[in-house]
Amino acid sequence: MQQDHNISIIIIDDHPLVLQGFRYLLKDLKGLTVTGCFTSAQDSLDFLSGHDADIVLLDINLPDLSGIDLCSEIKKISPFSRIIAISNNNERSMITRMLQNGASGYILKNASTEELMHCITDALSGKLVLSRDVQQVLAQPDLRELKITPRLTRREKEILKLIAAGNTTTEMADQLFISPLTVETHRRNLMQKFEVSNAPALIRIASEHQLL
Amino acid sequence: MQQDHNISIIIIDDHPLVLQGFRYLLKDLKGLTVTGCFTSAQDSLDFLSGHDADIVLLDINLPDLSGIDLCSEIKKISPFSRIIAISNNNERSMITRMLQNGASGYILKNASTEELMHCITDALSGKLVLSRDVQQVLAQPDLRELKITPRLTRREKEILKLIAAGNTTTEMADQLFISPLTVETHRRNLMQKFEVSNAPALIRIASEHQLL
DNA sequence: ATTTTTCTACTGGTTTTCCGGTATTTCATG
DNA sequence: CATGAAATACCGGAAAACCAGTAGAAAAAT
Repeated sequence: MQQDHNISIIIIDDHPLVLQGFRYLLKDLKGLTVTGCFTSAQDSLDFLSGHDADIVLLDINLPDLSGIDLCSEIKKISPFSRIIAISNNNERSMITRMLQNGASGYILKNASTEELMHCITDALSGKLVLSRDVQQVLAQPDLRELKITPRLTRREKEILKLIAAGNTTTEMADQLFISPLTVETHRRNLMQKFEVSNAPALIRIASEHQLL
Repeated sequence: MQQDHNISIIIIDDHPLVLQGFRYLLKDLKGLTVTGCFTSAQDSLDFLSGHDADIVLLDINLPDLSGIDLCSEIKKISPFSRIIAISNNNERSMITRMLQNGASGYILKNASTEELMHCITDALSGKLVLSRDVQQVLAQPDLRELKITPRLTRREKEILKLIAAGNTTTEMADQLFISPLTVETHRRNLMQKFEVSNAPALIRIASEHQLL
């Protein structure tokens, strides 16, 4: 499929400028068509549920959905798309999480145009593509980020934020229309997942993992 | 000078993509020429010491020099240039400082292309241009910057970190060789200073203020 | 259709935090 | 030396969190 002469690309980025930049760069490449440009996660998902794309260029800092979540959503809808993450964020955790969630590449926005083009053509041939800076980040192991972020359920994320906002168990129960006992269970599970023994430590580690 | 039919623009941005995007957008505008594109502050200053530019589109997140400093440098070398700041940063302090340092406009990167074009043409006619989002930020007094970080004593900072690390009152007391009752007092004072009613909220706000 | 995960809810008890005061000692600075 | 800020410490009681376990219903995934 990817070996055909008409390769489709979609671009997702909430910055119109970057969108334009990509379009401009790609328009002269033979056998390659930009079939969609989107400035929000939802728009792109709507499109992909009706069409296919060979390559998805994905800015991970979208307003409506985190790049990580969007990545796995896209893979669900359109599993053969190759996703290349485009980001300013060169944190190891972000990079690895994107790759874990199905991305085929990760390049920083300040990569040179040549590098970008190179990555796109490489991705078409099935390689895992990483821009130079990203490779450097991955090369040297980061001590801090060996601790992986546990996977949280929707409800747990919700409770986590409410705890961080200073709510008590009963307050949360009232807001969510569930029993206080249930809220306590969720909190307990959260603390277990993060291997901490009280709420302050929970909030601390959650904020380190940028889950608030 | 600005009223001539040949208006020169230079663009400074360390993201080649954005650079391309601007070029693409501007190339069809009559009477307007992009005379330079630079990915570092130094390059642009070198250029401007030999040439003039009517408009400078300036990304304020450059690797080698802060946008604020570069802005005043440019104004020294080329005082009649109109500088439009292009940024992801919508913090009030950043915006006002750029304007104080001689910028004629400030737009966010996620502005629509139409908005961008509008701003550029407006700037040519001498207006102060601000993108919609920026206007909103300036319109309403900043919430974050009203709540100043309370001044903490040495001991309070110490206790704060120990709480964040998951210690209970008695554990902290043991480590610091003081009475648990004293620890409780410190915690109480911390919560009072930050105007929160429990420890999780305390840790949350402390981490926002980067005190951990 | 069946397994797994998530959300829900409970019992019963222990520990810790939170609240409202008050009060003494220490130490630096005017 | 006086004044104020910081650190120390206390009481009593109410509220909330924490622990260990169980378990059914709903939703999602296979």
